[in-house]
Amino acid sequence: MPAKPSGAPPRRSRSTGAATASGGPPLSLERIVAAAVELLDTQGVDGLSMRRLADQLSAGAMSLYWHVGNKEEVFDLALDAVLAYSPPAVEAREWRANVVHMLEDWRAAMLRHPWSAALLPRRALGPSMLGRLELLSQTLSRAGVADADLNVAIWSVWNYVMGATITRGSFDRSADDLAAAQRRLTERAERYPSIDRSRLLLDSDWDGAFRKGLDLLLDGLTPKR
Amino acid sequence: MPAKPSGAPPRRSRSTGAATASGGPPLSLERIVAAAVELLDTQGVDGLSMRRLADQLSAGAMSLYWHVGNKEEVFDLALDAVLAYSPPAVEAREWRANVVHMLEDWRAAMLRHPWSAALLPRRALGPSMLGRLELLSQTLSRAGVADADLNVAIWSVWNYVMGATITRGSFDRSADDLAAAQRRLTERAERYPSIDRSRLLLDSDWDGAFRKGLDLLLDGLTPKR
DNA sequence: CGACTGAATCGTACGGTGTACGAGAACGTG
DNA sequence: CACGTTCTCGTACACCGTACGATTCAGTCG
Repeated sequence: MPAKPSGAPPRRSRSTGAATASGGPPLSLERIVAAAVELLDTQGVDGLSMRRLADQLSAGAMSLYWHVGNKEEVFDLALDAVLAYSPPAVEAREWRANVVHMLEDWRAAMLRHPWSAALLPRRALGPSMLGRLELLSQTLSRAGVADADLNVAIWSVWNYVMGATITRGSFDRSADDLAAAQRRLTERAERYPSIDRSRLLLDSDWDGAFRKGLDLLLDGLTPKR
Repeated sequence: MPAKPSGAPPRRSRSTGAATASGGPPLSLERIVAAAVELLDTQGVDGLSMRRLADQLSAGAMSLYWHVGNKEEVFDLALDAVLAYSPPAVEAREWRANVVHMLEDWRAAMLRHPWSAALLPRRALGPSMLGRLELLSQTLSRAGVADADLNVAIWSVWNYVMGATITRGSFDRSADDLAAAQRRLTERAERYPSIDRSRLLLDSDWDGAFRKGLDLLLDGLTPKR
């Protein structure tokens, strides 16, 4: 009987460079994940089905299950691939620049792949996210945050970025949706006068607000010198 | 031909008190939403299907579609029902108490219904959320935040609460999951030494961290007196 | 060379899903 | 009674994730 690699997939036990009968390159975890990300980017979360994914790879649907345990794992892998982080070659001297760089890179990645923001809350932390957390933890610690305050600091910053990106991502839907939301809002302007007046949903400087709030948090969380 | 109320459902045009043939009470938007919330609470997001929802109401699956356009609308309605907010009868004299009350109520509601935190990022803002935003906007404005800074302030606070609750919600999965995460982490302790040492995933005081970060933001965003 | 083996592919089938369609029941009003 | 409106729901269709087992392929050994 065939043995399925559930816990740790084999990942090309040998470089069997031979093409499959149908002429395409052989299946591999990497190709599957890449195709999944592409499908998610173009079709959204609901657009990813195992059959479509297999089609995109010119493979049978069930072939995927040799490399992957189930669909959830595809999501996990795609999420992790998209959220991978490699710090810049030369680290900045100021700890703050490193933190901000990582957080803005994270935010940018999620905005580049809008499905990721909606998916992240439902999935466990993958290696990419743990790596970012580790970096954040180390940097803040080296910046002088006491151990007792470290967890609070990490989560405060983390939560802020998470919330900012998710909120932001939920607002750059299609222009139609935005226009519809705006129409609904001014229709009920008597019920929501303040947010209608401030054009909260339309004119907000998302990036500026993000930076300002982040600065505020970092100022408050790290020891003053 | 039957006219479907897509935009504005009729909501009991008349109180047709008659019971259906099967003996149960008649269907209504309210009953559907209540049943949906109950199903979501007990079975989770994937546990809600139109057929199951109809079963719970002793109705045929397709009967739901008279009251509701599609399944997404069910999600929207359930979300909005769960996130409704009515401010306390007597408002506090301090603006800050009002803001904190609303935000903590929001957070509590999402933690009471964990599916809501995972759902919110994918759905548009419903009336309940707009109401909360309006309240926040008015209160901050009355607290002295200049119009130019208002949107930044609103979103900063908003994002923070959103992120904190979503993150928190994604971590109170089953004890098994948490233990597994911890095991995976200490297995790779050499790769994540800092977050392993601080027991970041286990010992964090979520509520304390939430309050502290929120205070920091409110301090920074509102004019000092 | 043939026999064997394990890795990898994939066709079929099953139980589930959301919902389009249209037949009918229940009801208020003439 | 008939008629229109409101509401219920059975059937059907396309699609989904995936269990199962047959099949193909690459490589090794005798």
